[in-house]
Amino acid sequence: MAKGTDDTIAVRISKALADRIISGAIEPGARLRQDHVAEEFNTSHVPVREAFRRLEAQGLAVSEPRRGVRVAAFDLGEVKEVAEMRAALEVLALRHAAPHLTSAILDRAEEATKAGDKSHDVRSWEEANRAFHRLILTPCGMPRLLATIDDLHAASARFLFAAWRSEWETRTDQDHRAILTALRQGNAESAAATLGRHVQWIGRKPVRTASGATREAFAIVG
Amino acid sequence: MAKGTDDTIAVRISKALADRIISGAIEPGARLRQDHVAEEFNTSHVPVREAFRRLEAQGLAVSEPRRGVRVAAFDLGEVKEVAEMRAALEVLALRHAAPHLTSAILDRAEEATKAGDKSHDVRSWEEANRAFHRLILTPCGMPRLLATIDDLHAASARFLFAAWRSEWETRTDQDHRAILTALRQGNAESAAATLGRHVQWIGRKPVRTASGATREAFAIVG
DNA sequence: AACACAGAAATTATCTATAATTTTAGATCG
DNA sequence: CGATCTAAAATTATAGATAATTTCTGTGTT
Repeated sequence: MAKGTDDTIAVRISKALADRIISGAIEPGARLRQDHVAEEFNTSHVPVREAFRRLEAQGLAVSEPRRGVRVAAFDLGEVKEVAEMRAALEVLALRHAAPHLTSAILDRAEEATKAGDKSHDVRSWEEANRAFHRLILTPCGMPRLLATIDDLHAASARFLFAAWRSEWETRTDQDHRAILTALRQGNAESAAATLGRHVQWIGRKPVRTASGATREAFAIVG
Repeated sequence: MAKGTDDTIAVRISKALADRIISGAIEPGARLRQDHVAEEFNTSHVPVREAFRRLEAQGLAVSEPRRGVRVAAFDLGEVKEVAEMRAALEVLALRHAAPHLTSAILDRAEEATKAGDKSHDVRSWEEANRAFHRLILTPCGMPRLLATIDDLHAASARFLFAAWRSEWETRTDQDHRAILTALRQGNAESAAATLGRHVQWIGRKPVRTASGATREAFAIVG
């Protein structure tokens, strides 16, 4: 991950915090105190406040005037919401990207799929998965659409890590392969349809809570 | 428009600037200088910088590190992009909203349509149009989706005002009526299909530029 | 006239200080 | 014992000052 040494401090802080929120290092609902963050990053709180605004825009944090900002909470409803938005927007992006996809790009997407299938932990699986989606969608050349999709992927990753914090079993991604096959055959509509279904598939898994009880965890696995 | 007197200064400034950008009072590409804005609003530049971050998130401004922020430029490509995103997302929202639509809501949406048909200027037409869309979509109960759609509507309004700054001829919105009829009959799919087409209709109109030449202006009219 | 350059002016980004508000904790009262 | 009030502590929001960078402008050079 590029450290972006020429970025402004506010950007660096927002990236670092986004990483923690996504990985689950900071709990949903936890308060983010500007002075504490400022001290940790050896800055004043001014850039910290700007970083907070960025996180807010990404939907990773929520702020109430005069009452500070906290890590955004989420529930099954929001997981579903993000899944549906991704389905709608990624399908749109793929339709526009399809005419510009070269076999070189599709080969790289296949590499990403293989890397995902080989992953033994959530983190590397997520990275490979995101690479796959980004590869086949970027050629749509619609920057606003891609930026929105990126934010949704960040949310997806958060849900994923929350549910599958540690355990992960390797699995072969048939959907990705079906999408690639359709694209290679020039059948964009079929690829788009599969993609739309793919990102709406919500995995469920029982997890043990801190109190010892088991509840069900949900996440987008695509 | 609620002035939000309990808002933080940054929010007030971002709303005021958003208004100007959308209405075209500030030109695309124009620089926003933090000290000037701060002076105008009688504040320091700290809240101004936060306001800039908000505008950036909405896609109304773009910023380059150390080089300031400018009003986002746009072209036909972006108009199309926003139209397609709106189509995809509003269709999604309507599908979820449909089961929760009451005849009271639909009546209010019809009022909004009538108000739009009677409008003699772009500004009031846009307001009525936005009210219509908001009324039939809000019951979907998906906050993230609605927030994204709101930002897209802001962009749409900007395109619209840029093209139809002064002249506006009243027109009867058949699409809105067809959508309402379908919804009243419980035919959500048909309503969604019409809505999807509706927001992708891009109006074209010749406008005279400052130099006297005529170019074509484009905007989403739905 | 076009170009490059140096210095000045303007502007952004950050820091330190202060004011306003909220949260916390302890004490008091029913 | 719980609820409510109050004062202290913590925290957010804004202001004012400073450092760093960019942009502008005029001048000299080819």
